[in-house]
Amino acid sequence: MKRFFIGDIAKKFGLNPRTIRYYETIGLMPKAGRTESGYRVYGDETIERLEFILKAKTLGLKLDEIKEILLLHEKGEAPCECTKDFIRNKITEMEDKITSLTELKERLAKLLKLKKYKSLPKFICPIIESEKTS
Amino acid sequence: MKRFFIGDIAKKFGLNPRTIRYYETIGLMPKAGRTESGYRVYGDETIERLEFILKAKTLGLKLDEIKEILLLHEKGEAPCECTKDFIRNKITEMEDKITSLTELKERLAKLLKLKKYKSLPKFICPIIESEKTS
DNA sequence: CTTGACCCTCCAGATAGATGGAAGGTTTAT
DNA sequence: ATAAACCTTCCATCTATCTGGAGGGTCAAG
Repeated sequence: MKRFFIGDIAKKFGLNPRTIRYYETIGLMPKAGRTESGYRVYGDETIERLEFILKAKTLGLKLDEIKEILLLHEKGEAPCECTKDFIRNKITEMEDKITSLTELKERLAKLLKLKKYKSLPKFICPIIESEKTS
Repeated sequence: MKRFFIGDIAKKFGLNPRTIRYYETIGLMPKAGRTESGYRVYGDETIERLEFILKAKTLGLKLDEIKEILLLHEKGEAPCECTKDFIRNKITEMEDKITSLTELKERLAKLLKLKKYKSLPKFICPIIESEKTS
């Protein structure tokens, strides 16, 4: 199994190496293994974990939430019971966001389909304004 | 038209009055009118604006982006041409998020439908891990 | 065996988005 | 007319999520 230095990983994910170190200091990433000279080395499991983190982040989870999930997972407990409420909340949040995003997206898409240079006064705001505040 | 003090507005939207003042200082909210004694007073148009801001925020827009849209709107220009790229980007972002959120939500919902107390080892992480990183 | 591109730690600063305390004036309800 | 509950400004602090510099060690290619 190939082992990578922090710069390789950073490049792979388009991150600043400092960000990965930061994730380690806040306990989001585990303490990386080291070479004799002290360089951090990463293997596939760590890369997967980072992948997971980044995905979760794009879905709007905070680093703390991601950490919590990963922690439960690590402890070998079935996370189901411990995180059911968390999951339920997240589902609700996601449903709300999906609804709003879908509506807004469709309206924006419609807006873009209109012929250019026609005057479209006061159009953006009414669009978003018509969404529910949640 | 009834006029409100900052606390009324804050209560109405579940905000800290300081947040509303903060929005004023960063130019997101216009300078509020004042009573003789210096109290900020708000009318319906400001309330609508705040509603807009909060909706846009829940849709993941940053305060700067919201400000930009509102600024264009204010200048009386049809925002269409000036913000088309912005809109297109936002649409793409929204589509990506909708996809990820929908997938994740459905899997989470499925998970919750399973009978309780059955062991569901290592379930959360594979779920999110299976999403695309975007 | 030197040069450039890495890596390390420590500490500080950056950015967005608020929130808090202090000192003091205003409104309102009793 | 007084107490509770507002409001004001100024300045500082907070959280989350990084990012940067200094000072110094390591690695790999020519």
